[in-house]
Amino acid sequence: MRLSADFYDRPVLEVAPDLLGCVVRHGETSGVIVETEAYHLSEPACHAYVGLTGRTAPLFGPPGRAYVYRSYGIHALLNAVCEREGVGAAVLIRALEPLDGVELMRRRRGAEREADLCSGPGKLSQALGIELDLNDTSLLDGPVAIEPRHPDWRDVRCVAGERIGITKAVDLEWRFCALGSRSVSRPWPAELREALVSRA
DNA sequence: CATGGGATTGACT
DNA sequence: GTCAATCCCATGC
Repeated sequence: MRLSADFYDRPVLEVAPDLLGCVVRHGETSGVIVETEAYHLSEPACHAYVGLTGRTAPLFGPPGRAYVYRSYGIHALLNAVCEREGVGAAVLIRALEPLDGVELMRRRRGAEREADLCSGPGKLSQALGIELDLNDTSLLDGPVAIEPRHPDWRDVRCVAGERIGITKAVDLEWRFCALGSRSVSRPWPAELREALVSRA
């Protein structure tokens, strides 16, 4: 079972935190989403800010599709397109807790520790075998699936903070992390850092 | 057609 | 903390 088109056809600031605890699946591998960021055409950090171009076309397409693009010439970053067709908005999936296919993830990543497999947007794409050929494919019936919240994550608590690695609109707190997860990418928001320290 | 800028990561000081 | 690797595409001449 997958999230429906209606789930994505909402304000991106609602979808981004709601995706925490949901499951991304590609082939034999899957993981629970523990970190997301929202992007909207109204702010300059969003690729859609420049308008409709060949690159940004998927962002302006119907909700429930994947926007995958290359970052820094090396990494593929996975986004879920949101809001109605014609509105450029998406949620960047930034980190997962590995669920299925952990051994395959280890081979693809060349890393041992589970916390190192999907703790970043480039890492999770590599671990799940997601590349640019999956850009503009459907999350509703395509090769990449996003499933509703995992039972173990029903009561996941959300910590908001500033987005990472951008130079524009840096003050917007549009990054959302699952409280208590060690698979969140660095730097950890202060509230999450305190929670993890006190637990140790 | 040349240039420049990244929604990053891992290695290194 | 610094830095380079390396691809795609938007922009401007």
